[in-house]
Amino acid sequence: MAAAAGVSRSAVSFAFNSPHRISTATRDRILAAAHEIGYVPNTLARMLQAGQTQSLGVLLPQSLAKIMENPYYARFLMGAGQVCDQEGFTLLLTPPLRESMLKAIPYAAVDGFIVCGLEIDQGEVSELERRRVPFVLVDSDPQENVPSIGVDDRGGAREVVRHLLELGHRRLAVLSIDPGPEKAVRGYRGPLGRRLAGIVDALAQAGMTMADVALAEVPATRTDGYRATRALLADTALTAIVALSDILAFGAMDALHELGVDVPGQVSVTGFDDLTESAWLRPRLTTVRQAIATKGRTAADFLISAIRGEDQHPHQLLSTSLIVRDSSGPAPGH
Amino acid sequence: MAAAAGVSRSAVSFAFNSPHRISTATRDRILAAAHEIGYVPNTLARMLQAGQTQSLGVLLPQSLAKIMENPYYARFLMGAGQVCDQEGFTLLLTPPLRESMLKAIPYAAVDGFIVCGLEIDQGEVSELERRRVPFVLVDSDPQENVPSIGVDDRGGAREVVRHLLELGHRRLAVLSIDPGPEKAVRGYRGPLGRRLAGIVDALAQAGMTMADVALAEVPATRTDGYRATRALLADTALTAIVALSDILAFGAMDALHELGVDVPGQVSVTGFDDLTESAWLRPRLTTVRQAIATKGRTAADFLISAIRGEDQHPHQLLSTSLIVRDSSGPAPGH
DNA sequence: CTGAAAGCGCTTACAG
DNA sequence: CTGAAAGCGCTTACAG
Repeated sequence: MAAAAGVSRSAVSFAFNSPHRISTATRDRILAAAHEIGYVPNTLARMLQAGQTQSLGVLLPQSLAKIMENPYYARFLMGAGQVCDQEGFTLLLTPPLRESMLKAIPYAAVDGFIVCGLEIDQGEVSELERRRVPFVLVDSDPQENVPSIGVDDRGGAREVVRHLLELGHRRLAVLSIDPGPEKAVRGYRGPLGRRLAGIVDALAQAGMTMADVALAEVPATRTDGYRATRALLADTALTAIVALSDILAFGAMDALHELGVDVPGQVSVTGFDDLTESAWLRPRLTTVRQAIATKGRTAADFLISAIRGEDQHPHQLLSTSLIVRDSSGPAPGH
Repeated sequence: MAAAAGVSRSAVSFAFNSPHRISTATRDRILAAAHEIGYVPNTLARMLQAGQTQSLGVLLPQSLAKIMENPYYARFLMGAGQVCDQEGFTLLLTPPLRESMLKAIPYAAVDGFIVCGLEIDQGEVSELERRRVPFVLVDSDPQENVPSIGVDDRGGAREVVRHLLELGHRRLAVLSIDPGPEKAVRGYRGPLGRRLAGIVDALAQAGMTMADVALAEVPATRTDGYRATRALLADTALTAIVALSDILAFGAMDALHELGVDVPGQVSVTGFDDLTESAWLRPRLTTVRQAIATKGRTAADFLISAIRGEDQHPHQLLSTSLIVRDSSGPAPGH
């Protein structure tokens, strides 16, 4: 390129980056020549030289296909995206490579990582530390000296179960997410573990234990919620379903609707998350609100500050709150 | 690093990339030293050297926040993501930079671009060509010699309106998407233009024109669909609402439900897209299905083939089909 | 199996 | 205002 315009490489660079350090005439000549031969500065080379990419990585615990199917992530990415929009960052979605989040890290050219849903640390944290790239864990079990953002899952679950107990429900079913094979080895972890702990808390106050409630563990899709609910109703005379995510609650409502069971007259249903759709559902869903978009925003904010070298509070716990709508009511005969 | 291990730079590189070209002992020594001093090969430098990033860019027409709020894009990205998962690519979401898709291009270090919803080409195409980076336009008005993927919007719109006309509906309202200020200058373009053209086709066959139907143009959110429908019902005695997107149809149903209007007894409602949620809605939504995920998959497939230098068919038009469900029925008294 | 050298393309002090 | 040089970190023929 420099040759084509008959100038030095620096002149070319100045033409593109520092117009003031070069005469207008030369600049025009260079730009014209560039246009002529179709020259354009290489993005990667610029990034390498600048030592920054203007891009935030989102390290995801599942395949892109699964993530994009999940309204929870849509909302989380909306929040993170808001900050990126503002600050001129792009967002690199990085799913596991050959089942491993760790293996995906070296292929992401980004200025920082938002690490989503890391339940068992297989070295991801130390790999990130080794790279000296800023990062923040979202919804993981907090670790000493590792920046993280989470929500009060336990408190939320406690509150919603208490709400049902106060309404007189005693025959409860918990529609839970299948923790996968790891559970056997390590027990419940992450948000699921905390939510279950919250349920146990609430039950204890009523002199109950998990043995007193029905438990179904299924993958986290609407159809799974639907199927599990049908199975549950066939087995048990229950008066309330505590779904550990709104999506599962949607599926439960589908099943109840189809079977002609009145909600909340015969059976109450509660969710967890408060997705946008939950308020559109009929009956409108009683659920635990977590500020998903805020979580995304907070994560991106933290990261961008860290990238700029500003110090930030390393741990954040966002609150949850019970949103009582129309899908929960007094237990029949209460 | 090389110094720390007491070997040459190449030895280090071999240790990481070509284990077989180096003795196991040396390799172990190097890896140990690397671990010791926390060395890890720089991602950008590797990419620059390799001339590839293993990443696909998605050039988006709106802010990340708006994109992630839109179930249409969630589904599209799911499809594209599926292919990326399979091929080990990451996905870089690239929203406009300072309102411009063109300006965003130089900051995306990717092997190829999926260009979404480019309605008026402001030089994006020639910039992409200049960079000699593979790309494919999605849902744009097709251009000569530019790879593109689209769906038969016109045919779909024609079919759904014909469906309503056959059911005896004559008092129609079209719930359309606001084309923004560009419309005045250039007329309707892209998917919206094609859908409107399809409506005109169908009306013509019944001896009608756009002047015979009510038209509301609103932003593409559920709430906008809701509000517009309330306004429409206040003004007009209509028997059918043709929404140009499912999301708008959802909003219309919300309004109808709230006003106690029976669907489809008093008013029929149709959508466009066939989002997953449309089949869950009550009454289930009659709509035009476009294979959104397939579109995403096709785009990513095309791109990855192009990156690998395989030739591909440069234009693809996916079909649409009318899905008749429960939200459309005979016009009252027909 | 190893090391010196060139090169992936760029940017930015530095001296003229 | 311009040009030769060093450097951002890596990888890969090539000769030993």
